[in-house]
Amino acid sequence: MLLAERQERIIRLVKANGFMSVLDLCEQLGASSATIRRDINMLSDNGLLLKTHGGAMDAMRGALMDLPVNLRRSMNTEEKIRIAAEAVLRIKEGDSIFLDSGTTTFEIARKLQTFSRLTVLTHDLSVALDISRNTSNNVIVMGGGLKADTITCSGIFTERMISDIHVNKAFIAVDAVSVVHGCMCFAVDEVAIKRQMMNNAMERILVCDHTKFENMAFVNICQVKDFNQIITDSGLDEKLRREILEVNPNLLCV
Amino acid sequence: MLLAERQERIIRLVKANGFMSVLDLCEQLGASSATIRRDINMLSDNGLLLKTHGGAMDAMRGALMDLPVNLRRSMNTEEKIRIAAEAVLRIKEGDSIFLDSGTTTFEIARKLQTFSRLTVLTHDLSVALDISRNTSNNVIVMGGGLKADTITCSGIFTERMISDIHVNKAFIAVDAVSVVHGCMCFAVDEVAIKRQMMNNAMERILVCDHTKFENMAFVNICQVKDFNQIITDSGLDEKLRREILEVNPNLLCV
DNA sequence: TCAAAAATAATCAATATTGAGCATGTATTA
DNA sequence: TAATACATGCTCAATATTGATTATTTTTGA
Repeated sequence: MLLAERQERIIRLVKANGFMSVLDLCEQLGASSATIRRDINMLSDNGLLLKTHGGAMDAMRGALMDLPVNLRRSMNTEEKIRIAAEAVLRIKEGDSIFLDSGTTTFEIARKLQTFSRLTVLTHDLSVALDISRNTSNNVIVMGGGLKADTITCSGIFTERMISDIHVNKAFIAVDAVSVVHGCMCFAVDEVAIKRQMMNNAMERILVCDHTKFENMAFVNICQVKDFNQIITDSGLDEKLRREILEVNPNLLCV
Repeated sequence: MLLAERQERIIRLVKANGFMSVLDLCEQLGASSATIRRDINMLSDNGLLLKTHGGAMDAMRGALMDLPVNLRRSMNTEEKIRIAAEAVLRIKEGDSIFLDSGTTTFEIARKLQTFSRLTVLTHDLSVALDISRNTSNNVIVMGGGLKADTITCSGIFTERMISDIHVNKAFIAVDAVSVVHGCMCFAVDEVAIKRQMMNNAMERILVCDHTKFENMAFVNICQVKDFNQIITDSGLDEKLRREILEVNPNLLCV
């Protein structure tokens, strides 16, 4: 078997199964473990898959979800907290705000204790409950079909409810930002919600850590220029920062 | 199994179930407790999940952890569980049901694990989260203004959303039942919700323990005869039981 | 409050994986 | 044909992972 053919089959197998151990690949492809390892190293160098101890895993899987610690840098919690701190500065007592679902917006929620007369609207139950429990702000849950994994509401009920509400500010989170392709997310049903929230807000603020930039996701939400403000952390590549500034000058790296 | 694969599956299991014990994870993944613990520690260090005594919990759900506990501290739990068991007998696979807020309806929620194709609509987030976490039934949150003490939604948004939905059965809880004055509750904004739910259900089932009878509350909801079925516990006074039977023969004491 | 039970952390030996160096085989080119 | 480059497989020392055992800590229930 040719090298190219073998490597292609490795990628296919890894993609199909999510994970493949070196031993399994040896068996499937009739090659020695040394060869398979060399292949995995090469493919990993080119970013076609992720090398793990004992085998390889689909690179996309890495991008899609929270994955194993070895391969992925941490969850960037500190960055998210810094971003949230900066975002909260834009809120003033009496505001009504949309708070999107996600870990960064959750950090924003946790910083609302200094306020008491906000009206916070969200479809993320974690966010809603945290604010309701720890602050005296008014919380409105945008109901709908409840997704078990993310504890968020979505679907036509959610969309319709959002469409009836107009707020000062919307804090939006996305899964990926590209200068060329704009903002994207993985969950299809989240797209309509994010768009609707942006539509019905006077000011639109994007909050996302630097790892989201130049990633890709499935579905397009909007253009980078559609936001009044973009808040990210300081881990952003200088070249990338300039490119983003060209399409949206309101970029803030904290 | 690869380390990366195992850790990814741990994250998934924890996210899907809210919580996973070390032992359950051992069983599911075929690894020793030492290994599972090591994995949990790694994932916890990176903020991908929350380590707890006995297992691991979804990081985002940390805030919601003691919700069910609060509720379970209530009174007459055994009676409520018996009432719930009887109520669940009226549910059949495929039904769409309104589940009112309250401790008795919460016990109903906990008994829905035997079903998988229900559509459960509720404005009580404890109920919604419990069903979503422990079953594969479809849960729809009827959103609106969130009340911190009861963790329920109410207000015009909730009422409007309910008015758009029609179901097979509605399980209603009340604070007081009087033969003369009918059913009552303390919270004014709950009245409209309960009425709306009853209006839009083909079958109306009242669930309440015996302590609610011949009590009084602030606001009237409906008449005793408006229910197709009343389920209560056996602690009901015999004289009272006869009086109620006169206005509504579909009384069941379990 | 205290003691029993359960869960955890630390340690260690057994096992598995890895990368590097080297030998072999094969295709390509001068 | 000989020289070369390249792919492959093998061995082995270094490293990483794992499960068992132990002591320690935490939780539970009287």
